[in-house]
Amino acid sequence: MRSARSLNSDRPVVVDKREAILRAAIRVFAHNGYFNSKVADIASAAGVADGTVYLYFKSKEEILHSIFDRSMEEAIAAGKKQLEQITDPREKLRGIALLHLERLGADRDLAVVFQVELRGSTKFMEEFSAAGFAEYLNLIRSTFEEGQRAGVFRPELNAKVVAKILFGALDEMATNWILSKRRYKLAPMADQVLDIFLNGVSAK
Amino acid sequence: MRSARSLNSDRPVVVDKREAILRAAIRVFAHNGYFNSKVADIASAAGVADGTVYLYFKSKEEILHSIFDRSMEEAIAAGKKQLEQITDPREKLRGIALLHLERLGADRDLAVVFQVELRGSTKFMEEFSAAGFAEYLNLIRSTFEEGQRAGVFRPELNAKVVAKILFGALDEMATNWILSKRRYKLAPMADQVLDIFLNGVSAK
DNA sequence: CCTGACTGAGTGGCTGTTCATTCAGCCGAC
DNA sequence: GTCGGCTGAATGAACAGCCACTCAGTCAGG
Repeated sequence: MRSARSLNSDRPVVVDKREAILRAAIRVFAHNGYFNSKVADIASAAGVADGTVYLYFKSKEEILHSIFDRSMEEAIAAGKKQLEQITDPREKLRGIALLHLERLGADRDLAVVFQVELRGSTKFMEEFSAAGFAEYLNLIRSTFEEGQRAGVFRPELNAKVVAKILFGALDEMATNWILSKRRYKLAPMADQVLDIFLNGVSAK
Repeated sequence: MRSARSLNSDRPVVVDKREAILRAAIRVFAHNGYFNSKVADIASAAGVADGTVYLYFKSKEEILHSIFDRSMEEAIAAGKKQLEQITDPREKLRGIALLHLERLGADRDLAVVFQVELRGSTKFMEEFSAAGFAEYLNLIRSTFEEGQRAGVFRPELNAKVVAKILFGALDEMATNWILSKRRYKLAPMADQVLDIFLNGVSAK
């Protein structure tokens, strides 16, 4: 029942099923790894037939792409929106870091896909990196540069390198959290990272 | 010729050919990704027949394991050895960082395998992480703790977290270097990272 | 001759993708 | 109101290509 209307759109638009497949794929990829996951596994986890997957996605690879695109878009939008509310560059960076770890910490399966599966091939890395990661790094970098202009951060530092350092540190927190058997909250790590980081890059 | 001894091991151990296969595998994995690499590709890159690969390795997966084990062992040994020559904990960390980036910077293919291919599945990550990465992180951590006891580093910091931050930052330098189209020297980045890092964690 | 390292064509299992078929719901004709 | 034709989403069995791994045979060195 209730499979949303065909309103007037040209598309099938049963959003339910596309969503179900994406969610199932995140779960399956997270548990078995992208290359070890069968399309049939995703289909059955989503409660649809094998063939149905191909009504919504061109290929297995496109599913992975879609997961990345959607999540990254959301994350960057949320990040930018949050930045508008803050003026102090130091607090901006803290906000970015917190959001970063909160998002990953909120969905372990998605985090696994991001931290582990998406890294699994240079080909993916290059494609994805071009698109999303670069934009994210730029967000950090330009925030830092803003702080440099404001005299808050050491002016002689290379902003590009600084951005990579912060990103790398956060990324490692996330990866470690995924692999760790111990269960702890990921988001609070942001403060520890920023303590050291800000201490290292602040002027004076 | 010179196919070194069989020492006393149970294995065939003709080091020449084993080496050739390992080197070829690094090259092939780096270019195509582990899952897209065919054993036949590795064999032909090594100049041996498909079947020969199985005289030296139980499976394709074991090849990847061997690459990791050998490289990690070497790296940790080199690291420990170097540490003996230094006393200042700050310089010890600088030495570790430099060695880290020098090693990866010296062999791009190996770096790709380490930064990209080895991350490609949680299963691998968990196995490998348990073995090598953990030991490496511990090396950083205990060096840092040494510095804390010596009063060089802020005593209130959690050494485990600090180790992850440094490792994460270096790791990101390496990953970025691999994906970047621009060709630059990797090792010098160590100094930039350490500048900020030491500044952030030093006492007073 | 033997030994055993080496070969490479063949095989078996697997899995991404296709497509002939089903069937639920819609709608115009009566 | 209801019948029958129509549509297209959904299905899942079958296909086709791929590739890790095996093994019967080759051959060089002793």
